[in-house]
Amino acid sequence: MRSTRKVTLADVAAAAGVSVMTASRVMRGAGHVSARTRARVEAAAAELGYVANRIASTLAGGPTSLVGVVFPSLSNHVYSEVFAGISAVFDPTPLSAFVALGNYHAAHEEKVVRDILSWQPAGVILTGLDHTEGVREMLTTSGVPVVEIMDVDGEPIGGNVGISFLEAGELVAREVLAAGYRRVALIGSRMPDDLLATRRMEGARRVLQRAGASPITELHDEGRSSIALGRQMTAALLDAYPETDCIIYSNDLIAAGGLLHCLADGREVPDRIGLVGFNAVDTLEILPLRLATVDPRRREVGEMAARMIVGAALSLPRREPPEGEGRHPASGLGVWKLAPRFMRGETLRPVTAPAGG
Amino acid sequence: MRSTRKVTLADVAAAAGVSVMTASRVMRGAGHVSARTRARVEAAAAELGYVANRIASTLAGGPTSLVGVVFPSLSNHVYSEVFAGISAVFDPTPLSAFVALGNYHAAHEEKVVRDILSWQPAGVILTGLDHTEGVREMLTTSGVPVVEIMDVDGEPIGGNVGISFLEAGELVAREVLAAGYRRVALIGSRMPDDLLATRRMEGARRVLQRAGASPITELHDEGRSSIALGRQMTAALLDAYPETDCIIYSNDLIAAGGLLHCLADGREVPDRIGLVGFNAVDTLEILPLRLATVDPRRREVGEMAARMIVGAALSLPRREPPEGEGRHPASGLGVWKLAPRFMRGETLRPVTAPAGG
DNA sequence: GGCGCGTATGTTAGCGCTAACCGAATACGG
DNA sequence: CCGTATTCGGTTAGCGCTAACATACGCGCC
Repeated sequence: MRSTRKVTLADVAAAAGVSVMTASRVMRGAGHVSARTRARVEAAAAELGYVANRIASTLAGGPTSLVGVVFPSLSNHVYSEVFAGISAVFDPTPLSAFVALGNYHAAHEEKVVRDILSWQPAGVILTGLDHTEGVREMLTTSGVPVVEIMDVDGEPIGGNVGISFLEAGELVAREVLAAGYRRVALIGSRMPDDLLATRRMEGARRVLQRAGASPITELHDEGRSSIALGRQMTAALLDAYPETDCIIYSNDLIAAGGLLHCLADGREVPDRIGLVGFNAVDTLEILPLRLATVDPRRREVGEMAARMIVGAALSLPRREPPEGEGRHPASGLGVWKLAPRFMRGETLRPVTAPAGG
Repeated sequence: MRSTRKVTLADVAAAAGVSVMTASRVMRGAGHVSARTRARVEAAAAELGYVANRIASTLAGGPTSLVGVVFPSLSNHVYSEVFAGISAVFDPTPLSAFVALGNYHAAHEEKVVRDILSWQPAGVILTGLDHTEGVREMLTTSGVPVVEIMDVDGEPIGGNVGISFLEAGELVAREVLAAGYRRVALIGSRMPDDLLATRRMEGARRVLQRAGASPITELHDEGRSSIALGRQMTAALLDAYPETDCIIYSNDLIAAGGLLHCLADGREVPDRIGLVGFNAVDTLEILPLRLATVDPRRREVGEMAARMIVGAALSLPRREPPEGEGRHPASGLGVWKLAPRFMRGETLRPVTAPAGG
C-alpha cells in the first residue's frame, strides 16, 4: 500500500528524470516541452497519484479559480436555482464556486466576505445591493471582480444582474388594479430581514397609493415563510378586514397557504378575492388553482452573473501592472436589468381594463 | 483613495514597528505578545485594511479550513437541506464549505474530487457510497478526513452517516403489505442514475418478492422528477395494469403527480389505490391528502457529517508525524446509521395487520 | 549581584509551486 | 562546417506566511 505522504511535483520530476520546472510545464499544459518528456512526466504523475497543489500554485502566481458566492440562505429554493445556473456556467471553465451563507445578517456577511477574500478569489458574487460600508470597501480595495445579483435598485460595486424588485412590486400592483381589485392588502413574511421582499412590497404599495387605492392593511411576520404561516396570516387578516378583495403576498409559499385558507373558507377565488404570490415556485403547480405570481428569472440571473465573472476573471491579468492604477478596464462587468415576468395564473380575475398606469 | 495593491503582513508589521512574526502572532491570536504591541498591530491592520492571505498561511503550514462538499445536484431540494445542516454546524467553527456538483456522473465526480483535493481541504463530504476506484484511492492516499453521507449500504472510505436506502425501501414495502395491498407497482424517475433511488426500489422489490407479492410491474424513466412526469407515468401504468392497488414511487414529486392523477381520474385513494412517495418534501403539504412518505432525515445527516469533519479536522495535526504511518487515530470518524422515519399520511389505508416482515 | 526561569520579540528556513531569465541542444541554409 | 534561429530544459528567486529555534529582557531568589 502506497504511503500517505503527499506527492509533490518534485517527486514526479524525479521519477520522470526531469527538473521540477519541466514537470510543472507539463502539468499545466504550458508549451516548450517535447512530446517524449511530456509523456514521461505524465506517466510518472499517474503512477505516483500526483494531485496538484492549488494552494502553492496560487501563491506562486498561478491563476486563481475560486469564486465566492454569498447567498442569504439556501433553504430558500430561489437561491438553489440561482446556484444551479452559476454552477452550470462554471462547469466547463476552470472556475469553481465556493458558497457561503450570509444568513440575512449584515455583520455576518462582513465576516463571510473577509473570509472569501482571504482565499484570493477570482471573483465574488453577492446577493442584493445592500451591504455594509466595510464590505463595499474590502471588495473595491481588493480589486476582485464583483457581481451583485437579484436586485438592481441601487449603486452596484461592480457588475449587477437581476430584476428590479421595486418594479416587480409595481408590476404586481398594476396587474391587480387592472383586474379590477380595489381593496388590496399586503402580507409579508420574514420582513424586514428579507430586503428584496420588503422592496417589492414597497413597489406595490407605491402604485396602489398613486392609484388612490392605498393598501387596506399590511401584515408582516418575522417568521420563516411556510404554507402554514400563510394560512394563519390570511385568516387573521380576513378576520380583521373582511372587505379585502385582493391580497398581495411577499412570496408564493405564504400565498399558497392563503389560497388554501380561502378555498377551505368558501371564498370564491378569484371572484370575491384575488391572490398574488411571488417567485414562480414550480412545485406549487399542484395547487388546485394556478397561483398568479412573478418569475424573477433566477436561473438566468445565475447564469449571467457567472458569465460576467468568467469574462472578467479570464481577461484579468493575475499580477497587477507594476505601477498600474485603473482596474477592470471594461472587463465585461456591466449592469443587466432583466424584466420580471408576470404570470397571471388563475387566482386573479381576467383583466377588465388595460394594465397601463 | 487607497491604492488597490494588496496589503501584506509585512506592511502591517512595518506600520506597527514590529517584525512580521509578531504581526503574524497577533493576527492569528497566538500568545506571547504583550497587550501594548497587540493593540498597535491591530490598529495598523485596521488602518491599512489588511485581509489575511489564507493561501499563504495554508502553504506555510497553518491550519486548513476548507471542506469540500460534493452533491449530485442542488436543484434537488433534498441536498440543499443537507447543506443547510452542514453549514449551520460549520458556522461557529473556522471551517467553511465549498460545494461542487457531481451531476450524477462518475467521471465528473472524479474530476471534482481531484479539484477539491488540490485545495488541501480540511475534509471532504461525499454523497453516497458509490465512487470510482480512482476517487477512493485519491481520498485514502490524501489522508484527508472523508465522510460519505445519505447512504450506508456499503464500505465507506472514512466516516459514514445516513440511512440505509435499502432498508428504507424495505420499510416502505412492509408498510404497504401491512396495509393490505397486494398488487403493487413501482415507479421511478431519474433511474438508474440516481443510485439511492435505485437502491430503495430494490429494497422494496425484495420485500415484496419475499412476501409472495412480486411487483406487478416497474416503470422507470431517465427524466428529471416532476409532478407532470409523475402524472404521466401513473396514467400510463394504470392504463396497462388497471388491477394495481398500490404504487411505490421513488420520490415525493412524482408521487404527488400520481396522487393528482388518481384523484382527477376518480380513483379512491387510499381505498382503491394506495400511494407512497419518498423524501418527506415539505411543500407538498398543500396536497389534498397528506402523502405517505419516508423522512430520510437529511438535515440531521448534514449536521452529523459536519460534526464528524469538525472533530476530525480540529484534532488532526496539520503536518503528519515525520515517519508516521497510521492515520486517523480514532479521529471521530465512524459510521452512524440513522433509522428512516416512515410517515403514514393519508394515501395508505390504515394498518390491518402488524407491520412485521 | 549573579543565577535560573519565564515571557516577549526577532531570525532563519522553507511550504510547493511558477515567472523570468538563461544556457544547451537541435535544425537549417549557405 | 559554421552562424543564427528555434526549440527544449534548467536555474534562480520569490509569492506571503508560519514553525522552530534563538535571543533579549525582566523578575525573584539565595
